[in-house]
Amino acid sequence: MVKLFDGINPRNREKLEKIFETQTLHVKKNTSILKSIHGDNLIGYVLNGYLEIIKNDSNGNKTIFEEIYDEDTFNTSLLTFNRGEYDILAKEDSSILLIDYESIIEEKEITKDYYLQFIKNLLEITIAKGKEKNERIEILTKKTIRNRLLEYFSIASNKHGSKFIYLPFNFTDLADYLAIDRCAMTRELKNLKEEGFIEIKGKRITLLYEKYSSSDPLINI
Amino acid sequence: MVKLFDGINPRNREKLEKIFETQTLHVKKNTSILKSIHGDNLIGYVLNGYLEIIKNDSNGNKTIFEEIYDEDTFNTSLLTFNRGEYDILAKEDSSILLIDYESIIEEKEITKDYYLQFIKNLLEITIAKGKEKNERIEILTKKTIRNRLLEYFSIASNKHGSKFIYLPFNFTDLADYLAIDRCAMTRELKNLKEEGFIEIKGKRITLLYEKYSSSDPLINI
DNA sequence: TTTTAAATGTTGCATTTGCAACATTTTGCA
DNA sequence: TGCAAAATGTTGCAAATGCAACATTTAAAA
Repeated sequence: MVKLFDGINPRNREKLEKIFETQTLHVKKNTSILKSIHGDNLIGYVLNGYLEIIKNDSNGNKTIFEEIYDEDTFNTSLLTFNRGEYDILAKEDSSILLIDYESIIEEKEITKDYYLQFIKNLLEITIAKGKEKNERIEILTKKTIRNRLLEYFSIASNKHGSKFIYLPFNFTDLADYLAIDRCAMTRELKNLKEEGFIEIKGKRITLLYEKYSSSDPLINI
Repeated sequence: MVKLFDGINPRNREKLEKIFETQTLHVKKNTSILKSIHGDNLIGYVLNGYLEIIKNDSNGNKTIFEEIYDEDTFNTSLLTFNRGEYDILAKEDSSILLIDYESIIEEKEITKDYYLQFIKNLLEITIAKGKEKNERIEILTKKTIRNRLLEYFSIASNKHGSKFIYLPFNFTDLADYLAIDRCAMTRELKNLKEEGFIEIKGKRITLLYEKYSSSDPLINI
């Protein structure tokens, strides 16, 4: 995926960081960065570390909204912070560059190509995030646990063109991502195993069926 | 919401349309525009009319992915077209300007301010769409019909700062949007009415409770 | 290493929900 | 205006699923 400063040399990157309103945060593992954030419309760029944007609703359900690794970008305006249910947690010691979004957009002076490049990068990243969101919506509109799992497998499998899927998180978090009860998910995974649809070894899932929906031939690697 | 050509005068808009690879489509009500689209990475701009991006999955469930009105913008790359489940339907006679996305991004020559403005507009629009997707994800991660409805009401109510909600679509489509069975939804709406939570008159829903989640005081208008 | 916490596995059960199969009402169109 | 189609309302029932309450395994931290 495109990175925020792709195609911009260090000197120009420095210039941009001076033009924009920025702030650099250093946070310890397992702490929230919310209290250090001022303003609700910030672009965050993870210099190093690993963040999770999670949501705890009033029913006690946790959902992982985004996972943000090294050099990845997030946008706090996408969250409805005022609802008080979101949190951004550092899962490792992390450094984060925060840029005020308005100061990016309202800049009129410079028509330098590196500024244009920056805006284009931000656009590319935002589109890519939109695709991920669409994928999750595709999954969540499925009504049964089985169909959510199969849709998830299908998308993951198509991405890498392989019948092997390596889960990017543990099963507890997978259940959160699919918005289903973890125990019920385990039950259904067992069914899928027993019916010969899948094989599970740790975080590697092997798809044993040829295709899931009508249109998706699985490539056999 | 920002429009694609906001802040760009007609002369410069024309210049842009010449620089980019564009195509103008005219489609009749209730026809698909997919067959007229060539390329899978297009920015669509509705000159006039009204479109719906829908998805029919293999289980026969329909989902409305996006509603695109006059002067609104959509991005075909956000859809996984190869899965053959998506369609873009004109719900009215419509005219659509299609712009090849690559031809937008790869343009290097012009550093004109109207080009920058265009990219910024596209960024703003993409971010706004991302917010809408997040809202839907928030709703779809709720596990019960009741909680999905209440979350939907809460978001709609907060948007306008009012306890009155005017549904932007009919109840059948609302059920699709919430990814629940229409009959079950009707049943639950009846329950909510009988328990005194809401009042329904046509497409206007009145919230009779003060707040839904812990953090959201409803403004009383 | 030991201890503590987190993740995973399992199962019974009450509840919710999707589904089917209708009746009724509203809307759009010829 | 009248007719067909779409939208809405209703209900019984089987199936799916969330939940609680555990045991067991694995991972992290002290």
